[in-house]
Amino acid sequence: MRAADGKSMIDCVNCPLLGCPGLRDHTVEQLRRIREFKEGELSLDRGLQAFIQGAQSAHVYTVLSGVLIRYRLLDDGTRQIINFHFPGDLVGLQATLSEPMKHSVEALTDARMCVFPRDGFIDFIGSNPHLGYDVIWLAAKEESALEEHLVALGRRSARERIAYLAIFLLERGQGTCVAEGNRLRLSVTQTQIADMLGLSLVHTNRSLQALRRDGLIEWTLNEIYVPEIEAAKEFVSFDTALDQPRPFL
Amino acid sequence: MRAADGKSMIDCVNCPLLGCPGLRDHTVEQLRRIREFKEGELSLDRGLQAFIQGAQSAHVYTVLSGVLIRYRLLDDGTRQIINFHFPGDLVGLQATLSEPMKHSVEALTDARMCVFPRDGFIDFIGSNPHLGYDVIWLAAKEESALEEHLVALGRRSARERIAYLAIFLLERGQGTCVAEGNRLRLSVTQTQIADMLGLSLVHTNRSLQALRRDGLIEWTLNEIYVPEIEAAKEFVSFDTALDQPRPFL
DNA sequence: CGTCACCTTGATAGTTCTCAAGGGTCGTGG
DNA sequence: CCACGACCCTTGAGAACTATCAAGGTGACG
Repeated sequence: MRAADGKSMIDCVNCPLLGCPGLRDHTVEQLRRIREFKEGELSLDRGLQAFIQGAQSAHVYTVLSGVLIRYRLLDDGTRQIINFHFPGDLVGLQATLSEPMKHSVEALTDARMCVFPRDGFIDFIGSNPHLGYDVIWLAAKEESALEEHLVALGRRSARERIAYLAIFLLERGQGTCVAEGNRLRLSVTQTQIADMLGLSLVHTNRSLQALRRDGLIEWTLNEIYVPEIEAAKEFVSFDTALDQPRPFL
Repeated sequence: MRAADGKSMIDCVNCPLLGCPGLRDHTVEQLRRIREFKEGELSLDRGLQAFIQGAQSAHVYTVLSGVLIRYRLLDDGTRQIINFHFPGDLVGLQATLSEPMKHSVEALTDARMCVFPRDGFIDFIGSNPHLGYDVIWLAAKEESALEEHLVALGRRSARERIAYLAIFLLERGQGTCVAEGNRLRLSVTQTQIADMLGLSLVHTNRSLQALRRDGLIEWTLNEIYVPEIEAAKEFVSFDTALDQPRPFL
């Protein structure tokens, strides 16, 4: 089996995400079923798009490696970043077959995705109710993340939002073996932070400096570093409900 | 069969939501399966809660009639309303079995819910993959609504947010036979609007007055009225992607 | 060396929040 | 019947936060 770019395709039974502490392992039997369902792989260079707003797609993806953002472009030229996607996340379930995508998905780092046929879903979950339940669980988790973002945008100040986002990303990175300790090497521009949190670029910049001065968050172009996670969580009253391992396809 | 309050329970085959234009009908066979899965009914007086933040629940609900809000209470005493629920919506799927709820759900009007056992889900979708897919579809739709709210909070001014919410509620009401024409009789306080949109009560009040002056939205305690929907949609650049009928349980 | 993408700073304007106070309606109990 | 509390809406004034406009700085790269 070969992926689109010619590299050999990873067999789900040897999925590199197995064993990652934030992700829940499958039985070998389930892995075989996922392998049957998997159609191929897609590798994206940083900056490229997996979905384009307005288009339709016959596929659903899963993140095998890398980090991506999902965003909506508005009429007035601004954009709202909706969420970040880490390994194991299911991307693109938001639309039904006949509906055009309402957002774009872009790779923040070089990324690799597993490709599944959108219209095979019903059969897939029919023959694997446990995996079907996992998909529901993932959708619920994604929704839950959006809830947190809503709370951040609705009830928190600029500095709190930024600190919240830093912790959120760090924790997602930790759970998916992308971050080490308090440090997440990930290239996020201040413009992207602003577009995610509903802030202007200038104010984002000043808030970042304030957070750095206070020793709470050090967020540079290439790295997010939180010196004392507990203090930072306290600052944003981050709900530290210990997440259960996520299922993934 | 009797519901918890002694009234006779509605048979899914005669579900009053069948035929509602925004909802997709099921085959009789599917209705029978839903009936088997349905555990009972719950009726809630206005102001009562279906879920309480921090508690666990063995049930998942579906809205049979009425309107509810889902919200999160924060440490500092404020709250963020996450979404409104209309007939046909699936409520409470956000948590897995073992996780406590991260939000409360409260009836905005007298409401009636169908009750399903949370731990019967896997079997249910296993024997009814189409219905399982419907559940995924509903979860994706809910997520899609949260995305819209995020865009509103992130990128729009106070007045635009309020107008957006009015249109959102009106459209949901229209699709579920709760609204007639441009008018939705629903009791929403200004405090609730503020808690949904991340605004202060005072500013919400002033923005409402401005919208009324401009003839865009007339939103009183008991009714939302949008004189000219197209003009209002224009004002908020409301994405009027025609929704497909929603599946429901 | 010029361009591009990103970050930084200053000054000013605008939006939104907070505090404070008052008014309307409704149901309840004296 | 009236007083009272509860809940909701309204208005004014000042403060705080955030946006906008404008300009300059850095580093990578062809």
